[in-house]
Amino acid sequence: MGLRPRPIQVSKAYEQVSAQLESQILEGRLLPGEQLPGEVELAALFGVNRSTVREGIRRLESEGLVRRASPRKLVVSTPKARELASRNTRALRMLEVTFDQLWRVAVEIEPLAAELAARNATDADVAKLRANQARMAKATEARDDRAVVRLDLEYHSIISEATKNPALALAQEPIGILLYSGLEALLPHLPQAPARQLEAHGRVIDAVAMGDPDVARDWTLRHAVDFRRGYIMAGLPMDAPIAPLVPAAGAKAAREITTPPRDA
Amino acid sequence: MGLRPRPIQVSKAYEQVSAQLESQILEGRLLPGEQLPGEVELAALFGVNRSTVREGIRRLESEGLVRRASPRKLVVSTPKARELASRNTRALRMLEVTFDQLWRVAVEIEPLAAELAARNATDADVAKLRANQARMAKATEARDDRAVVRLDLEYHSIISEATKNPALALAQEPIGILLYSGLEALLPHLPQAPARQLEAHGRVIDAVAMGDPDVARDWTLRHAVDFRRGYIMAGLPMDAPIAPLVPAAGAKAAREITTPPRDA
DNA sequence: GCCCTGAATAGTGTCCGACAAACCGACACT
DNA sequence: AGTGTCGGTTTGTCGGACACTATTCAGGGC
Repeated sequence: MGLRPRPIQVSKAYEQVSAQLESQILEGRLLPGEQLPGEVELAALFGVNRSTVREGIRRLESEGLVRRASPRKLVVSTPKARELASRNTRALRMLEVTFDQLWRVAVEIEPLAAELAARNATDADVAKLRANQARMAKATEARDDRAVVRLDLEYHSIISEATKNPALALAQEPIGILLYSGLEALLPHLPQAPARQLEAHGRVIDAVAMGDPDVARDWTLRHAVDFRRGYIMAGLPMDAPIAPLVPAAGAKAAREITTPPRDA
Repeated sequence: MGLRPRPIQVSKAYEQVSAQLESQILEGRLLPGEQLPGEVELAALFGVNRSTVREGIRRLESEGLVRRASPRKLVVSTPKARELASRNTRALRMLEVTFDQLWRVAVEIEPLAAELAARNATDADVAKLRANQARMAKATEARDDRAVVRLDLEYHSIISEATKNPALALAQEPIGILLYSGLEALLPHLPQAPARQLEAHGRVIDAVAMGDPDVARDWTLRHAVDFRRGYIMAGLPMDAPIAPLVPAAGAKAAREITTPPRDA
């Protein structure tokens, strides 16, 4: 029959608290930086118990809409890029995204990021890139794979920031992080990869420093294509989740919560 | 002196609760769908009070790592794309992203989305697109601007879903939502816009239906360029925040919390 | 007069105990 | 089988309590 029942939803008090505060923020009645009343006062204002207010606050905190400026100052805040990126990264991991899926997006968006970085980077950004490059050179020489991966992620993050484009950063960071984490699996198979990477980064950095969007874009594209080729050559699977939820087989089947509590 | 004190962080109990549960989930010891113990049991396991557990759970809920399958069943869950998108959209709004910033990303990523949709769309996706197109035609004829905007957003969302690429969807949706919300400001100035949009959508949909990635990409690119041109012609500002936090001037200066509480 | 220090204050983090409402499963009834 | 009833269980919310610490402020030292 044509009956299409919308699931009825009881709204808990703590949801209403966070929803109301959220809408006040979104409507600009509470501006970033502004301090909120204490928990007791909020509880009084909303006419609910302090515990309830606290539960509501937890949600807003976790969404980055409010944060503690100091242990006793709760202020409205704009979500921080870093935290957004890490949440999105986590989500993509859980969605079991594949190398191929990530790469297809990265191959379009990373060159764009490089281009915009070349247009908008500040001297400070360039300095950060050069510093990263120097450390990368050392890590490459020392064959320190862990460091190479870490510095590569940092490199992408600096580029991202240098674009001065939050929309791009938001789109790119999670993808970059996840994709180039796959580098770790790659390096043992391709000893020459870090050297190639070092050169590509160097070219992009120079282009960014000189404000040449085309070169920055071009070398980033090459780098991305090269990365994919390496991945294939190493015989790694393109269609398997990059970071499987169930860490292959053999892992200890301890599935319950084993946690020793606080004072461990 | 070279002393660089990292800010020491006291970890509150509720943070530890959510952090531990989160890591259990990320490590795959708790799999999506799996049910968590009740609050009292969790409290006992962690050795903390139930209130504390509840605060921890609120954070996980808000991050989409757990959800209530029914009012009494708390299950592990993978973050839902829709919720991620809306959170990211909100973040971009608060970061006061401009039309130009959004557009530069959209002009690269939307064509990619169309291409991937053409490669991967199912019959069901195509059917949804056609249904959307039909309603869009009606709304255009009726000059119902609100409906046009709503259906345009829906169109982009369907395309996004049709790519079968969560990484792309995550990157694209917030940008699309915010950018094409700007359509609302545009329409009054450009009466012919919906008709042009209708054609572009139609071409893309046909290409998706026929599995022609190049045509899909091409028409989406045109559509994006056209959109920007319209925005310029309408004299709208490219470098102003798309959705300002402070809604221009003149808005009521009621900045405190006015909220009548629960039983309003 | 200004800065430092210590007491007073206020606010958060955590716990305890309690209770109504609802949900869920089991059981009885038709 | 389907429906009604019932009771145990769990959540949502409340009130109160207490330790700890940021913050404030007043008073004393320079």
